[in-house]
Amino acid sequence: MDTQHPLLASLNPKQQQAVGADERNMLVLAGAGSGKTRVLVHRIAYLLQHEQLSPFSILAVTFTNKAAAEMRGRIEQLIGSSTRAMWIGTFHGLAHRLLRAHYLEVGLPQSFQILDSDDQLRMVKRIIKDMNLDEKRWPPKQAMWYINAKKDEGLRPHHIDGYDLTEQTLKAIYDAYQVACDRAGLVDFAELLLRAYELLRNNRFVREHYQRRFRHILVDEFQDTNAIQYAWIKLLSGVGVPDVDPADRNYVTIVGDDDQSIYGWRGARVENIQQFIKDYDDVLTIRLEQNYRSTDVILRAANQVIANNNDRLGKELWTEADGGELIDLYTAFNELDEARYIAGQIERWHEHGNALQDVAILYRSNAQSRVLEEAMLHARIPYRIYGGLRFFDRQEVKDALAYLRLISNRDDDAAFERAHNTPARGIGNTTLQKIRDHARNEQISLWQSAKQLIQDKVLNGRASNAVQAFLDLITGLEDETSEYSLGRQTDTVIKRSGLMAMYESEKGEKAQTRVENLKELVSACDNFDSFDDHEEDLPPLQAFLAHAALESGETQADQHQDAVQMMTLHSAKGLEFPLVFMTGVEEGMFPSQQSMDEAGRLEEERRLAYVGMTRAMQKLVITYAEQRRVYGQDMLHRASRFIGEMPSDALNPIRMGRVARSSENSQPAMGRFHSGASHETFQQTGFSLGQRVRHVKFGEGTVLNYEGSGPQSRIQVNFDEVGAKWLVVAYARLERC
DNA sequence: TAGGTATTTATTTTT
DNA sequence: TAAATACCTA
Repeated sequence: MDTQHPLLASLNPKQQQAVGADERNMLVLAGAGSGKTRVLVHRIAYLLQHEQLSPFSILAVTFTNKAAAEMRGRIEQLIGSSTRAMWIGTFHGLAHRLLRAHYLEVGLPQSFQILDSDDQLRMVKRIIKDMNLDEKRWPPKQAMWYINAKKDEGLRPHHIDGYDLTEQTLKAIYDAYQVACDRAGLVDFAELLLRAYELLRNNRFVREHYQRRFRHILVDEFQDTNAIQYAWIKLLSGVGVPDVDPADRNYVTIVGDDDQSIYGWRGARVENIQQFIKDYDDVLTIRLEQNYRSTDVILRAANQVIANNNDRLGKELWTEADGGELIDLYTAFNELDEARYIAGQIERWHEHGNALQDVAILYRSNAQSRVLEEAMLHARIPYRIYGGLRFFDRQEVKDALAYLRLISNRDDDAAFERAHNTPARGIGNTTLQKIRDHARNEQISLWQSAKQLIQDKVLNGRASNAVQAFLDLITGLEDETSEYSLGRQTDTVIKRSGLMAMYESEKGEKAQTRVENLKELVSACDNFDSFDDHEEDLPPLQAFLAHAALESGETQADQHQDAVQMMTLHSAKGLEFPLVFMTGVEEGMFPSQQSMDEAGRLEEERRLAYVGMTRAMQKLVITYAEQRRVYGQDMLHRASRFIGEMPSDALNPIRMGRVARSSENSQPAMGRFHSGASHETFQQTGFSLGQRVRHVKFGEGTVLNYEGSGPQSRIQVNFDEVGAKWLVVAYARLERC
């Protein structure tokens, strides 16, 4: 290997090995912070420059649009020319592209639309109602989950033999749902993948075309692939396809980290990594273990935690930098104390001249963000929460898109359901139900059904007029705006449909943001360039609608402001921050209660802990609360087992909020939480502050604090053996010493 | 059909 | 606890 090649010179030996390898199948096990994207990007550049490959022969697949965009950008930067000829995108984006190009072969109308999860749920709900099934017994969410799970496994209704009633019914719902989608020209996310897979499997001509084209297929985050994605890659690479000459197979490079597999619950199969080694010839495995992100202390702790998992492919992160600050471990009284401590620490960090945007607060579940948010608000620390409602998921935006979808495809029943009476135009439930029933009987779309009912004079005069007016509105809008630019078209649609007027007439701050979002949608249309989306063959409106469904639109709150980043551990994957707070690290929270029943799930939680810890560059702070309000009930919590799995010499335990108080007005720990309770109430319990008590399990301790009154009152005791605990007086059976 | 009340339920998320 | 949803009434 020519290590003097300019593309290799800046890489470490393992990275060089991966980037400069001959054309072959490859597995790159890339640990957190080991320069994974760098390797991927350099590898592609190397193939182009050194192996003289045509950019047309490269297919690079990611999971998120963000990752795809980043890859594209970095390759362009590296090779100094356009990446237009390469297929770089998400699984869903690429599948979509295939379906658009081959809509005839897969039996879709040219104007097919993508159904997002919200639309899909509505659709499933509708089906269940139409089938006269009890929604209690057959929750739409679960039916949807079932459908998606089956599709992710590559199964159609006829593949399923429903032995018991449950499976039979779910299968029937799946079947009816699919019929409805097909009729309306609607494709859900899982369907994109499944249809694209079936296209390649059933159509030899199409498959061979792409097989000939993509000599190199590179897949990022391979541990997150599901069954259908794996099968899709296999087809494209010609592996396991009967009549493909082994010499005609394509090279596949997969990059992933089994230790960062945290999406098993949504169908991801880590096993695909091992399966890859079995299915593909002569796979070169390279481990990237040198970490360029975190301190040695953090890596040591993370390594030791993840070592508790079984069946790992094996990997240990190391760094050239040694030392680093110890990991602070703060034991809070409760979640309020935890939040206050974090706020205090962030204030100190900020006072030392550090940026707030370099700080991340991570939590296991979204519900935990509230208390943390309040503490930030209280301390006047600006923050930004990841993962709220995305732009294209907003109600008003979806309303507007429904009109655009109907203009583009009249048979889009989901759009019809949404638009027909928003704003109210006198098409009530009764009328709509007639339209639905007729549509179902005649196997036609709602639009066609509505037309027929008017023609056959089935509807009464008023209803008929209302429906006709709606049909005319859509047809008129299409005629009027067909020559308009996308922005002007959308602007006209929003105004003429009455949507804008409807939201403008509503009062309150909420309505105002809705109006603003509608305006924002118009400028999104103005700025939209289908060229950027590699959908240049599509009519602009179609391309935009696909864009809206596939690119949720970043949750962007003032990105320019210097703010603390708050997010779940899951959404932190792939990110890094100089200072990271990992919060709520308690048994029952993290690992979550639900994950403690099934064996495999606990290991996934541990990987989540590993992901969380390895986000930190300079300093990691782990916090947990001994008492926490969960679903309105106070729970006593123990420290997470993951804390016990860390090397104790990497931890700096902080108890009783001593550090927290350094930045607050130094109120004594005692009495901080009992402002509401009177002393008499407390005395009624028979205990007083500072008194020595004995507990059956925890042994002897000193009464520190109390809270509440009557049978609900709680008492905090600092036990000699096990530290401070909150106990419900009524149940604790404390004895005076 | 809006709005009020009772009831239920409670990870993690991208596309 | 609180949010979402279902159910019901004016």
